[in-house]
Amino acid sequence: MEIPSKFISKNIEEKWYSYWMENDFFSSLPDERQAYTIVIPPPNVTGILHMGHMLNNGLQDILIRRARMRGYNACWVPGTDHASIATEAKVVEKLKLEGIEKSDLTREAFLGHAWEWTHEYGGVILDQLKKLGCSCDWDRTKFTLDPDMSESVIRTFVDLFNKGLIYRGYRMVNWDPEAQTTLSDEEVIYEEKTGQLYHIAYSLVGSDEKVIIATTRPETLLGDTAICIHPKDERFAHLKGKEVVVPITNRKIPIIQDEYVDIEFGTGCLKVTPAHDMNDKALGEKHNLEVIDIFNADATLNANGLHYEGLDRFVVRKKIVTELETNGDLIKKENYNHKVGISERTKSVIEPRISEQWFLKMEKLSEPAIKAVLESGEIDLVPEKFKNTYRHWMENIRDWNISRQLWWGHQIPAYYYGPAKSDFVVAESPEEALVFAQTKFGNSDLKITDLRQDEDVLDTWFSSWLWPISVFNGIMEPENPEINYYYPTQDLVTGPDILFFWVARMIISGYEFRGEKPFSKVYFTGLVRDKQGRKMSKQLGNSPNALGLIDDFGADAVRVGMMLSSAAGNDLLFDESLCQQGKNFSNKIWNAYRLVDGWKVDESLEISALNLSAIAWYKQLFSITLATVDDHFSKYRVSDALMSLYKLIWDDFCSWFLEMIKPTYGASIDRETLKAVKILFENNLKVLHPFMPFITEELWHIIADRSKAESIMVSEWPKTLAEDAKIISDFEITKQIIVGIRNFRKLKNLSFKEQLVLISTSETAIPYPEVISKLGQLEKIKKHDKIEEQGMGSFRVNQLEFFIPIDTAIDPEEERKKLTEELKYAKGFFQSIEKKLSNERFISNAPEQVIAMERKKATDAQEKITLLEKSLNQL
RNA sequence: GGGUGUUUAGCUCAGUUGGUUUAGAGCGCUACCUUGACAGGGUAGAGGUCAUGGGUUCGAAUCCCUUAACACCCACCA
Repeated sequence: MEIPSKFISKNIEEKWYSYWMENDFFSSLPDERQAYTIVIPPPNVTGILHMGHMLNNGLQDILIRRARMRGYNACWVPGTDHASIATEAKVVEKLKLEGIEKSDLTREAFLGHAWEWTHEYGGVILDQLKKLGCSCDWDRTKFTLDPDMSESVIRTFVDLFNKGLIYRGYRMVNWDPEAQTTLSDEEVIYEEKTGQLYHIAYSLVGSDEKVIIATTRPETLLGDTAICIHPKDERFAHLKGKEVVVPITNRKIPIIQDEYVDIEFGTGCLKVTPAHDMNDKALGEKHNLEVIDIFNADATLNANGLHYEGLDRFVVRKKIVTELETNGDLIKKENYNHKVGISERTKSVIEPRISEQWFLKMEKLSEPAIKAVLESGEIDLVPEKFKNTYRHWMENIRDWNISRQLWWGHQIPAYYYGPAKSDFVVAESPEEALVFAQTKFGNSDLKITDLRQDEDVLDTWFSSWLWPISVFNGIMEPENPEINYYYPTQDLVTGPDILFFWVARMIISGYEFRGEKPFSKVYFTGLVRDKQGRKMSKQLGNSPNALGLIDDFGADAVRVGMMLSSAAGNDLLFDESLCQQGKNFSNKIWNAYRLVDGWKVDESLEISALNLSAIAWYKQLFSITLATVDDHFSKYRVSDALMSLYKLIWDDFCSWFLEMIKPTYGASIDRETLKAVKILFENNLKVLHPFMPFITEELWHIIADRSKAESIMVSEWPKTLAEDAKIISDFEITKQIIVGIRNFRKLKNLSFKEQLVLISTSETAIPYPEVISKLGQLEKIKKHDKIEEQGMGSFRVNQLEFFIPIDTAIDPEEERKKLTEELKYAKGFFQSIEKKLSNERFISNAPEQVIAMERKKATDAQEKITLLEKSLNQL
């Protein structure tokens, strides 16, 4: 068969992927083997594949394929996330293009559009993962809005509510007065603006004294309910417990103390407006202050705005400043730069506004999750540095706001009866709610239509925090065989940006609902950045088209490219040249096979000593590398693992091993060598398979006639051998002979191959210990008497004499310079060790091994010095 | 502003609890070699007072403190 000289991956990717699917290699069911399970971080259902996904899922595929080959029952559960905010925004945008406003639609009609959109684009990303070669168990594909997944979410909500952990509370939201909607933090842009800082006087009750505060938003004084000072601020110590009068309103408000106040800033006195400032609200809760909301939904003032009622906030600001000036309460104005939140969409200034939300109490729930990561070590975070971040967040955890004012998602299972927000029941279904409501409200005539379900949906993370449990239906049927077999899962691979949103909460839910951790290790990948270190983003347009890369370089090459420079937790500066390197590697492997494939066997040939030693050497080296790779994997140093294999195959296998046993042109190879080479080649393919699934599968089937069931992905993982250091060191000497000859004499007339032939013509042959480390460096190659006139020289190794050309013999002056340099260096080194060894404190404090090592270094150095001196004298 | 990190060769990064490292890899670069697997090849080489200044130690890239630059998370401020 003719094999093309370039490896083209396109042709084989689809072929092998469908072959794997047909043969069900990805599927997993519980059996007697040990399970190795990963649940995918579910991508947004309408998302498309980007670099982050490739890095993330590429890693997971490497882990899962490796586990599969090593005999585990490997199960990788795929799926997608409904992503409330993102998806709803996309659907709203799409409808807008069609001239439809969300506000014109009923909830049902809108959800109809959303599902339509989901069915059209949902799962596109999963198909893209297949292009990358991901070996997920596709039969298990889940979507967070699937009926069974939703059931789990609702049951969880009801359960937590019944445990008294869910409550209704107030929260500041970003309110866009123009669109009249709440905005997520992501939709708010902060702009630096020059505003004015107004100093306003409040009169102290029962005194002529004035208390001066500074504010950028004087209109909010209408909603003031306290003045706050720092407890240690001596300037204001006498104000403690007194009251002030708010200008214009003439309301009396208390003076409270809190360390939150920055003594240095402004006047050191802070006015507290709990209804219109995030921090003030927190203060208000702490000190039980009244909340006075002064705005309407469109940011005009309401009845609390007194004579300003109905006017816009910015108009009021001006008028109020004038009024204060008139009254003499405005002490001074100064320019002040600060950041103002602007709505991304309408560009209007956002207004912090209080709204009623659902909350989950987190403090108790998070206790086992803190222990698992920080104390017992049940769960490892890789790299460890994220433990600090985790601790910081967990120990200051706030209650989780789980409601969202959206339609796309799991609707909150609270059912109201009557107008009062406090009259509700929580139930898993409307039917159940009816029964509860009939009891609670003592009215057996209630009908389902009398109940109104809460309009809000649950935070997306409130479904994904159950993911490792719910994909195995562990909430609804806690004792089913699947959950018992697959849970807890092993590794989780995700980005550090969702450590809190997702990872921490999964750990919490794992302990709460299963009494057990959800996974043993969390591997955090870095962010993918471009060459200039910028975050990949749509706005910058610097994100390469992921699928385009696969088309250009091949899936294997892209996987290798991504892995080559992605140490755990560190950001990855992505450059297409990395993919080119991956492609080159594919091609190198391909051409190595072409070489082996072209060899003809001569049955009469016996295996040579050189080949025997080369084979023994590569077996050893492979085994050692395999152990190194295992070690790297155990520490999740995936890029190091790949680099070890890259070097093993490129440098050791191709550049040394194959060159060494390669027959000269036209000659043939013995059968035994060829057989050994093929086995070694196959072992290379196996260990590479997790990284490069397609090319390895292709060659696996070309190298030998194999049936459909004999995929490399289910082949037996190579074993390590007992270590034999001598084989390696002997061979290193052989290599040194070759390198020595080449460096020492520039062998113009001998090719690499011919040099090898030269050496291998000897029967006893390689390796030749002792001699050699010195050969390359120190011993001169002597001109041979008899053939000097032919320009040849020779050197002896053991009993053998090698002849080589000497036409480019080394210039003695050059050599003298070089040796002198080396001698100087060696002497310096020797002195430094001597100094160390004569240091008493070193001798008494350093471990024995270290001292022994240093002694050995000293004797080695001494020996070297002697040799160098001798050589110099001989010159 | 608070927190957490980062700073090592031209570039991207290792350096595993201070001691076989007078600092390593890959890519790039330079020189030479290669025209029967691969020019996307081979061999060799050059390149770093380990950000800064101090300290601890027999010994520091590694531990402590100072300063500077950058990154991320949190709060975004009267």
